[in-house]
Amino acid sequence: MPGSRRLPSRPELDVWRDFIETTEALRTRIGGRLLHDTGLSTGDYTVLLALSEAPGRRVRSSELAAGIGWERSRLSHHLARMERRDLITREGHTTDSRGAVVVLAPAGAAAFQAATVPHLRAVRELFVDALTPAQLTAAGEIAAALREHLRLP
Amino acid sequence: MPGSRRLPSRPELDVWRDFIETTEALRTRIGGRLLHDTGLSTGDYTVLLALSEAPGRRVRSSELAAGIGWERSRLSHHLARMERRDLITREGHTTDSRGAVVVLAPAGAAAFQAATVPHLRAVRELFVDALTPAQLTAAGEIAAALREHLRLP
DNA sequence: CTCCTATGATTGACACGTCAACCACAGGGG
DNA sequence: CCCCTGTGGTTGACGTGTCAATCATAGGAG
Repeated sequence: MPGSRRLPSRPELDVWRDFIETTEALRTRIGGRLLHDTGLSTGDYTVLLALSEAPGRRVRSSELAAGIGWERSRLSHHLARMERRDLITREGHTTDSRGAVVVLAPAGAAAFQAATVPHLRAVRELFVDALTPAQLTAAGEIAAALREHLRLP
Repeated sequence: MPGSRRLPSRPELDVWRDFIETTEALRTRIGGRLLHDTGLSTGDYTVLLALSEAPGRRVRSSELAAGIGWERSRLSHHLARMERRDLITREGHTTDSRGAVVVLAPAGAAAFQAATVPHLRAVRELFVDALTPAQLTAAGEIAAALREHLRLP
């Protein structure tokens, strides 16, 4: 069909650019605030959140990667940096000697604890408060539609 | 007022996470496609687009940075990489000897020319086609509201 | 038991972004 | 004319992300 080769119209392209630039700016703004206020990057926060919710505050590396939707390589690099800062430690898996287990370190737990309220407050201030309830709902639906279209889990 | 310290509710937080993760995935998907299909990153594309629209296909560096909303440092690093690949060249400014002028090189013009249709097609397929017309409109309004709230230009 | 393949995880190379430091010059006071 | 402050631009250090290569081991076919 000819429609399959159609290019976006001017207004469609404007929405695209505005949408992608604004979400990018929002991400960097909230990430910057988190880093500035707490010393944690959003990556750190994501990892620490997953760890702090895990039973025993320990998770197998591959499960952690799957849980937060990261590639193993990315996680491995990030964990190396976090280990250097004593936020986490790594242990070998007891039964599967290929496996690595990530353990939440005391400093990591403390940093996460201290970061959560400021971060949630920033999310409310910069995202939730910017939108009307209807817009918030629409944002959820748009995300769902995009996600579906991208065939994301 | 007490409301100023309120944290996001569960559903609000779910929307936030879904929204931010999905837009991130969308960006990397479209960026990855562009890079794979044309050898240009989204940063390259942004710079080349601005350059190809400029009179004489040349722009003063600081104006380019302002035009695409980048920090000067970021642009400087990126231009260095693009110059290495012969996509652009840099010349001194004629009257203000502090200034640098970025010039679109033939290879850059050709690469941009070749990239534009595939990229716009990807935008249509992965973004425009994923949304109903009403959702597209809503996306524009959400972006505008967020942008306003962030006090972006 | 012995291969053979698949999986878990790490590493190296490189692109990208931010921050802070830096250098050079423009554009005025004095 | 000389200094002094502000602006344009680059650089270095470092955190981050992707890709491809690598390595060790698990787990099953034979």
